[in-house]
Amino acid sequence: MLEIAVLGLLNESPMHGYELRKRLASLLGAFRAFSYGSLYPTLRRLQEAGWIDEEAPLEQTPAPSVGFAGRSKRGKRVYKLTAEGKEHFATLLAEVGPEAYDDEGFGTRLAFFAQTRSDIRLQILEGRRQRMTEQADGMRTSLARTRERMDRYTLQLQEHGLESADREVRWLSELIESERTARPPLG
Amino acid sequence: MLEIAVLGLLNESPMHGYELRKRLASLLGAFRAFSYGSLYPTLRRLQEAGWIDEEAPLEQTPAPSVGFAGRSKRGKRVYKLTAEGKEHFATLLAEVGPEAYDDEGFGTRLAFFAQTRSDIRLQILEGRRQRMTEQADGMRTSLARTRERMDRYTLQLQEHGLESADREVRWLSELIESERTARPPLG
DNA sequence: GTGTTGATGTATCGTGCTGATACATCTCGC
DNA sequence: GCGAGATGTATCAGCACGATACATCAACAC
Repeated sequence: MLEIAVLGLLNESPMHGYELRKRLASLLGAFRAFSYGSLYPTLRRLQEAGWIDEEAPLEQTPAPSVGFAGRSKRGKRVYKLTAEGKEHFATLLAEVGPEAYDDEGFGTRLAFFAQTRSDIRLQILEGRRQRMTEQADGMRTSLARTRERMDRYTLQLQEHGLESADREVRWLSELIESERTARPPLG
Repeated sequence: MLEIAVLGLLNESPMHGYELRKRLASLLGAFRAFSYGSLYPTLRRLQEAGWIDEEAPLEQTPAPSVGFAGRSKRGKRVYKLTAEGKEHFATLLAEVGPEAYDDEGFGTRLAFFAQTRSDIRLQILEGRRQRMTEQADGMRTSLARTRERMDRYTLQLQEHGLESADREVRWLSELIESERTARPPLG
């Protein structure tokens, strides 16, 4: 999952690890953070696979001035997508696995929806809604079965979880709806 | 975190792994699942530490009747808390670390609030609210700064995340409020 | 000038969790 | 008697986290 996120960000512009992590955190927001402990190994893996590449450190930029980011002093490693990387990223965006429906996977996929084909978008949104609906129903059932046996706090926890799931289902329905009206299915 | 959950459930009644996992899933609801890949190693770890113990398999229970769970046929491992385990669990419930404020840790702690001291309950609820407030504020700021640069989908993702965080803050505030009125702080 | 703080930046390690997989037994309906 | 599905224990590769370490750089203070 980090793979697609990293490729997606580098597809917009070259970056180094630190910046990548910051953009990742603000892009995915609540959905995920990703620590360096997974980011750096991923960068190495992607580099070995040939999807990304390190920009030359260009020994000394005697560039004088203020506010200009032409640097890359010692130790700075700037990564960019290779041609194969771009291709690979496009392939990843065009396929949908079950991992696109869990919290983390869905957040990542949604973050790159602008570059995703609209039929794939719809498929992901509907798959996610399906999953969240099942989750909500499961919680509703379990809640109905065990409501009287639960203490106040457990009940609160469950109800909050259920409401969150229901809210997400409604949100997804809106997204699906506007996705459909924007591109009616050739009917 | 699994540790406290397992101890808490076994504190209610002895159980085997499979049942433990099911109760775990329904107890924590959306907050967490826990797979066998972590459950069984945890059980072993807890057993080695002496917090839990295996009930004797008692070769054959010729117990006749219906609905009685006196079994334990071949291969069934029923675990129960030891005296040290009960003590350890009480200690765990009485202390609050930073891990009690993230999604998983908070869900687990809340699930055993009924057995937690009320001052500790309040501390956990307030710590969680603090964290969620910070998260929400961070998202609001980042949203305000980058709103125009974002595409429709990223914006949707961020706004949904923000609303969820705000909702949780409100929910926590209600819990804190009712916690305070139920047990006014000796004032 | 020099010291200190905080942001930037790369990197590793131990620990823990997931998802997949394997396998064995028990229960119930057909 | 037999297959299906729930019950039940267990392991493994891969991934991610949180802590930690360390180095550079800008800013501002004394």
